[in-house]
Formats: sequence, structure tokens, C-alpha cells
Amino acid sequence: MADVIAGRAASRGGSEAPPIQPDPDAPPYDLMELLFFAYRDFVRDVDEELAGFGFGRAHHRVLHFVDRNPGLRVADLLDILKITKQSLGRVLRELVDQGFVVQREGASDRRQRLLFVTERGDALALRLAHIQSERIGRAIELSGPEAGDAARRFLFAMVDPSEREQVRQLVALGRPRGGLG
Amino acid sequence: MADVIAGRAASRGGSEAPPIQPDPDAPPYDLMELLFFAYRDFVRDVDEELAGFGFGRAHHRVLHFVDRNPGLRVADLLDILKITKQSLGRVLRELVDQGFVVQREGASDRRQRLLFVTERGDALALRLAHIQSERIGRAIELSGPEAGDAARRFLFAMVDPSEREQVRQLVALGRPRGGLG
DNA sequence: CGATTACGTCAGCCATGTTGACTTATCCGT
DNA sequence: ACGGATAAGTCAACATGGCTGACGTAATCG
Repeated sequence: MADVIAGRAASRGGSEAPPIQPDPDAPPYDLMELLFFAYRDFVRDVDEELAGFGFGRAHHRVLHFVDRNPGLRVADLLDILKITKQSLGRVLRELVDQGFVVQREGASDRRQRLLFVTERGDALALRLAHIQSERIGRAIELSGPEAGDAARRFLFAMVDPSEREQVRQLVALGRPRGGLG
Repeated sequence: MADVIAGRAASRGGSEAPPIQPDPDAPPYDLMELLFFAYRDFVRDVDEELAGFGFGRAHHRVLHFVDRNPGLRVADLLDILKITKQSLGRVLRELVDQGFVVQREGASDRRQRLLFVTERGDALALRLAHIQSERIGRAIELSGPEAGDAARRFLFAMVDPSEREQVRQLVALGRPRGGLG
């Protein structure tokens, strides 16, 4: 399979010798690309498993966040995923129809349909999480636990400032590891 | 906007007091979610800019990798993006039609259509990269340069072992910063 | 010369996102 | 108690970007 890249770019805009120190104004292409490659492989991990239920990645995202946040409101989920009510509606209906998620009327506000996973839903969510955590576990072994911790801080800092408080709270439960900064 | 999460999960499977040390077998949910949130916001950065040309994220990925790897072969691009020839064909045609990318016959193998960005293509690629690098720059400021370096190592380790050599070479050019391990 | 390779393309389908309009039930403030 | 705002669901139509399968053409390689 196509393994070698044919030609490499000359440094942008000059014919001088390549600088040893990188241009501080040059975009951090390496981080951009590593983010792409890491995410690409990370999400592909569970595709097969999902396909077995006729599900896709959208179903996984919903199942995951409901599993991790029992009683989540629909509006919260929309805000997490940044998709429309209609898009969510489709995948949510399928998850409910197939018995992975249930909706319960809110106790204090009966307009709300709070989301919970069923036993079946929890089992699937956990299985998918285990698959993906193998890759993460190997990555931490390879790069060292400090790199994992630093990656946590870096990734958190990549989140939009306006979203950080929400993300901090969402992520907090699974994180008795020290603060995010 | 929905800001507070209604209910939080009890620790899975028990009613004891929450452990201070996390279960070492528990999936690293925080990293999984941070990866999602960071990627979500990172790719959204350029959506508006792309829409101005009638482009989407698929166009961006193609433009980026061609810009960074002039003379890239179509087969290489397919292998990077992990999509089919037909999917790539559509977006590539649009990029070519609108004068952002050109294809040149390979010198040694005339079956190849090597890919290059035009001046126009390079300008757009650079503008998009600048937008995204603002977020990364702020993240590095916030989390510290060591966190950025560690994130590089961690993200590289997240890449599939079978893909690492290719990724290492692709990422190498923009990286006079020290090895990836 | 024949098999393989690199690339392109037609046709159709699927998953998942979008807008816009509308309904229903409920809550909350006056 | 009423009326506006809010939470959620739904219908319809459409866009984007994946996919499979089948084929065609040109060039290379053994």
C-alpha cells in the first residue's frame, strides 16, 4: 500500500537553508495532523461493533454521554454534541426503539424527558469504552503517564473557552486524577 | 443555554464511598471525552471560512494534505484519509474545478496524477491553518509548552501502529522540535 | 503480450448533518 | 387564570460525505 510520499515541500517562500529552529509564526502543522490521525483511528475502533446493531458513530456519541450522565436532558445533549434537535431525534429514536435508552419524565419539570441507558445500553456502552480504552492504554504506556496527563491539560485547553466550564463538569466524574487547570 | 447537568451517575456498581484512587481498569473516560470536545471545536473553527467557497470539511482535509505534501499521489491521499476513491473524487474534482488544486502527470510513472496546490490553494490552506493555529497557540499558552510536546507524543502513540511510520514521515517536515519516540 | 496498477467515473444507496415550520405539554410570571 | 416562554417531538426537504459495485483507460511490468 502507498507508503512513501513522493515529494516533500520546500520551506515555504524561500530557497535558503532550512532553519533548525522552527518559525515561531508557522502553524503547528504537526499537532493539527496528529489530532486528525489520532481521532481518525480512535473513532474507527468501534465501527464494526456498532455496525452489528445497525448503529453508527452518532449512536455511539449519544449512548456514551447518556451512559456517563444518567438523567441528562435532551437540551444538554444537544449542547454537548452541537447538532440539531432533528438530527439527534433520529438516532435517539433508534436507541430507544431498540431498548438501549429510556426516557423518563422529569420530576421537578414534567416537560423534560430525562435520558437513561438501560442495562442493555450500559453493557454496550461499556463494551465500546473498553475497546477504545485499549488504544488509550497502549498510548499511555508508549508515551508515558505524564504525557497522558499533559495531553489531558492540552486537550482541555483546546476546548472553546465558552464551553470549558460545561466540559469540566462533564469530565469531572471520571477524573479523580487532579485538576485540569 | 443548558448549562448544568441534571443528575450525575453514582459510581458504577456500588454504594460505597467514592474511591480517591480511580479504578485502574476503568476506561479513561476523561481522555475520550476531551478528545471529542477538542476535535469538535478544532474542526468547527474553519467551517464558516470554508462555506464561503462552497466547501466542507472534506475539502479542507484534502487541501491541507496536498498543500503540505506537494506532488502527493492520489493513492497516498486515499491512504491518509481512509476513504474511497469515489468519495475523494468528488471533493477533488471541485477543488480542481475551482482552481485550488492541479494535477500533473508523474514524471517517472505517467499513470500517476500528482497533486499540487495552486497559489490560490496555498493561500486558502494557509489562511485556514492560521485560524486553527490560533486555537492551538492559546492551548499551548494555557497548558504550557511541555504539555504541547507531551500531547504530540501522546497523540502519535494513539495512531494505529500500522500507520505510525507513514504518519511519522508526513508529520516530520513541520517538526524540527524533537522526536516522537 | 498479458496481468497488474493508477486513476477516473457512473449509478445508487446510506448515515448524518442542515433549515423551516408546526404541535403539544408544561411552566412561570403577572 | 391567562399568556408567553420553554422542553420536546415531528414532518418535509435538502446537503454533505461516506459507501458498494461495475467498468473503462492508460501505462507499467514481468
